[in-house]
Amino acid sequence: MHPSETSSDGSGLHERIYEIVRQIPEGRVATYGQIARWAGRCTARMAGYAMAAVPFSSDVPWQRVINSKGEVSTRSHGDGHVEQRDLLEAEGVVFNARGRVDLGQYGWSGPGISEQEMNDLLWRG
DNA sequence: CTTTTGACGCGTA
DNA sequence: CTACGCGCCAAAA
Repeated sequence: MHPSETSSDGSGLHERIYEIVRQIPEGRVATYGQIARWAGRCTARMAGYAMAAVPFSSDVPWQRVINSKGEVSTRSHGDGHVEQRDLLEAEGVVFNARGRVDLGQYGWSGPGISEQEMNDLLWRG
């Protein structure tokens, strides 16, 4: 464990959020607001801040978290958002001409629901 | 202890 | 569609 990432070993809000993000299936995305809601006592902004604090070598699929508009959020410093989109496309997530994702199609329904049921929901509308 | 720093969301005009 | 403001609060320095 790197000294820079020794904090938050289980009792922090960030860790809670990471636990949720870890459950997002490959090829799917979730919004900051959804993450916050599922994490409990957390706001969308908190989720965003938590994502900003994700260590480089982490098993948290941070790329699957986007904003409510279905677009990859541009951050203040760095060009990670470019990599984020690239990683998502590599997972099969399709962006439209405006660089947005159809949340109705790729949006994750949240923890506790199986892929099978998710698929069923998509088919039945 | 205090201060700084943010990957957001939503209502309103 | 764009622009603007405000609410919200943890974690690191």
